[in-house]
Order: sequence, then structure tokens, then C-alpha cells
Amino acid sequence: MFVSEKELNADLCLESGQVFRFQRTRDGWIGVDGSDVIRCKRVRGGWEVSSSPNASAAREFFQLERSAQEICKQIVSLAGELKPFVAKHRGLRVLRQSRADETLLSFVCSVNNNIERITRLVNWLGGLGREIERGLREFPSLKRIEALTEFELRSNGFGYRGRTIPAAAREAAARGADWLDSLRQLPYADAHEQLMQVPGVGPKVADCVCLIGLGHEQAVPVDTHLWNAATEMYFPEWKGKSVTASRYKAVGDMFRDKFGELAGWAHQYLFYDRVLARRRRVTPVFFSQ
DNA sequence: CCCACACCGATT
DNA sequence: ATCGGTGTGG
Repeated sequence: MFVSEKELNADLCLESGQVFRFQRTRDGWIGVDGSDVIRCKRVRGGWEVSSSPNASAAREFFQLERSAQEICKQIVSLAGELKPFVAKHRGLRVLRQSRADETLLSFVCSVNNNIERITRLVNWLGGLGREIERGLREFPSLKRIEALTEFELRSNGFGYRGRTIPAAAREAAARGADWLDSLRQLPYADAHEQLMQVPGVGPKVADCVCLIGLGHEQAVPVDTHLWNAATEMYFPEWKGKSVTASRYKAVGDMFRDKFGELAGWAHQYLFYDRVLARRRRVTPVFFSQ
């Protein structure tokens, strides 16, 4: 299906640290969600998006039944100060991964880590899954990841996450095959609280899983980028201070009060703007001499 | 409730 | 040397 660039920018969606296993192709992107292969091809004025074998998979993954333009309009009407951020990143959307276990393990990999290395680690885990077609695999089961040894993971560059990854998979699996999926039916706060009981999962990782894996769009993952942005804009008295549990909650609650169900979307534009600003700073080719 | 520190590898 | 979430201990 064709999607206008006003509604979708696949580059932003797939490079913004929401999912880690999509690869660039000559004319776009290819990757897996659940058991479906998703393709995005850049065309005049937008993107040609498709998925197989399930043709509706791409629509669900990118949440294409929702209008990003409408969502942005609502965000700006609730907080005019965000207008420059949504304008700058048109087509950035909150994704919805169908496998919450992939989201969980991906964000356990993300702890104390940068997008490049997270990508490498998550793709290493992905290499253990069933191959759908050449080079494209389902994410492995919790049981498969539970069986990995800390030594094996450490030897493959996971560092101390080599301990938390199998531990998190074991705990999630022990809670029952449909435990993670059942969190979709709970209120956001209850799902968040249960996720926090998994080893290696703190408030930030729990919010990433809520937002991208479970569809709880009140979730606001507060990482250092969002913390810096939010303290500058809304909590100047906390600027330069560290994130404590109560400050973490206060930032999220402020977004939820202001934006309700769109808190997670609002956070995404502010978050990605800081990620970009940082990437630019790290590539000074032009400016050095 | 807040702070300080360890954890590991990437980057400077 | 600094940076980054979680877990632990003061």
C-alpha cells in the first residue's frame, strides 16, 4: 500500500531506536515483525509498504490506521512548545511490535548502551530464530534465550548483559507462555509494575516494552535524552540532577496529564530530536579543520 | 527519599 | 576520562 510522506517516514521510524532488526535495502527497508516480512520502498511522495505472508502485518506494525498528522495536530494544540519538534520529524511514528518478548529482550540489551551496539546484540539474538527467508529470521523464543549461557553471551560482546538476558527470559517464561501478552489487557500502570519485577528491567525498559511491545501509549520512557529535554523545558529546578524513581515518575506523569493516551507519541518527537542532535555532534567531518 | 557506585564496551 | 539504565548499599 502507498503511504504519503506526511504520514510516514520509514527512515525515522526504523532508525529511532524503537526496533533494531531492520536493514536498509537499495530503495528502502526490509525486516521482520513476528512471522511476517515487512518491506518499505521509497517512492515519489511517500512509501510503498507491504508485508507477507500476512498483508495486514505492515499496517499494524506502523499503526497506519492512525493518522500521524492528526496526532501531531492534537499534540501541538495541547503543547504549542512541541510544534518545532513535530514539524522537524514529520512521519515519525510510534511502532507496535507484535512480539512483546522481542521488545523485552531488545531493551534489556539497550541498558547502558548505544544504538549501534544494541543493533549488533539484538541481531545476534535474532540469528538464533527460525529463518523465514534468506537473512530474515523470527526472533527466538524466551525458552531459547533462557538456555544461553552467560559465558557464551559475554564471548559475543554482551558484557554484563550476558547475565541479565537469560535471567530476564527465564523469569518471563516462568510467568507463563501468555504472561507478556496478557499485560496488554491490564491498565498501563499495572503492566509497568509487573514488568519491573523482571531482572534487568527498571522503569525505563519497562516503559519501552509498554509503549512498543504492548501498545500502552501513556508510557513515557525517560532516558538521558528525554530527561535532559524535559528538565530544560518543564523542570528547570532539576536540570543537572540525577533521575531518581520519584523524578522519573513525575516526568512521565506530567506527559500523561498533558497528553493522556498520546503521551508516548509526544515523548517520541522530543526524544528523537535529542538523539539526532547527538548523532550530528559525533560526525564533525564538515566542521573539523 | 536521594545519592554513590559497580557493571562493560565504545568513544575521546 | 566520560557516557549510559539497573541494582545495591549507605
